[in-house]
Amino acid sequence: MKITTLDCAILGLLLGSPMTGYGIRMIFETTAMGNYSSSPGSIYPAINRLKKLGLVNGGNERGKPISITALGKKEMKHWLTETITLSDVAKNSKILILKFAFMDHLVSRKEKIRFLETFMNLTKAYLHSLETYHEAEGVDMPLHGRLSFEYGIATFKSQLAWTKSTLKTIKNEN
Amino acid sequence: MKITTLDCAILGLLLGSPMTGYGIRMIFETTAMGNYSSSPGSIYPAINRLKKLGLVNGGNERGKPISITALGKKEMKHWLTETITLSDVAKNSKILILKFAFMDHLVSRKEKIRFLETFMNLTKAYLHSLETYHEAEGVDMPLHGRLSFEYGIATFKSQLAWTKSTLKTIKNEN
DNA sequence: AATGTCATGTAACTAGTTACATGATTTA
DNA sequence: TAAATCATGTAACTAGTTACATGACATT
Repeated sequence: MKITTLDCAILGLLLGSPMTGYGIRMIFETTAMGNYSSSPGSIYPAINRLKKLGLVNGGNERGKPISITALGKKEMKHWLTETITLSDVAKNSKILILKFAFMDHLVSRKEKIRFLETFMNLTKAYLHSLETYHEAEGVDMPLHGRLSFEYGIATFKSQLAWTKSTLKTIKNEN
Repeated sequence: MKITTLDCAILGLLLGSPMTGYGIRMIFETTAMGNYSSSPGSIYPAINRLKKLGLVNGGNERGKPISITALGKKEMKHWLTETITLSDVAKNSKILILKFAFMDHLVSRKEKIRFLETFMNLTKAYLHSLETYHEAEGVDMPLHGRLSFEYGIATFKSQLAWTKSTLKTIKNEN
């Protein structure tokens, strides 16, 4: 069963509460959520895909909300807890944050902590490799190349700080 | 003439020096550059598109490097200097950084400064809207939603800091 | 009655991915 | 000479975008 990020974003929203396709579109359009397209040409085909896979149901009449099924929740839980890799951290941080946002009720505290710890360690490792490269080659790089590279370093530093503070928050959660 | 980001990434690399398609692929594969796919199925069709448009030439024999043409440089300059929008800043910062990385020789210092100032001001505006929302709704948001939102705030804060310091660097450049 | 918003859909197009195929050149 | 690397390509598939079409319902 192959599922796209858009599919997961939709499932994640439905985890909160059932809603119509139009409702989903409006969330994509008006909030910072995921920066997915709100065009009907992407949302409705995705919903129908998910229906066919049995991950959502409902919405058979006009205006009736769509709900996530038990199978959908299972699939979602799998997606949320699958092992994250260095490459995810290096080029897909946004998706990891989306995952974290959806973890609320579906995932145990232990798994949340595991997720954040892996996220933190991989961020640390990647940041370290960037800094090592910067130290070795920085002076020889063209100015704009170097400055852009430093943007990356700053971004991952801030990401590392977030994982640390969030880990603390989750650990202290009662 | 419609051009994709991948096309621009390729043109940007060729701005540095002519290289083979394989060379381009290796850069995409081994460096942090742009996080574009290095698969032959994306690079070679893109190169052929660019050839057809007259933006690159060469590479007619196996192993011969491909170069950017004068028209290619013109197109690139247009891409680099087109007005950036709030939506670019909100969801496409990576592309803006890619642009900045390629500006080195093609764009005047004045235009670089204009770019960075716009980038900075839009980042400031977007960050402000995030913070306003956070202040108003933060307490009512589900924990994970709020923490994810705070990731966004941290990211844009770090981005703002980068634009400020980079603007200073470019202004002081002799 | 007209406008706006809620609501869903599809057809044509575009671009990227995966996977395969091919062959030249270099190096061990 | 075998293996690795350099080098280019294509076919089938997937998914997303744009743009259009439709109609119900609520408001003014």
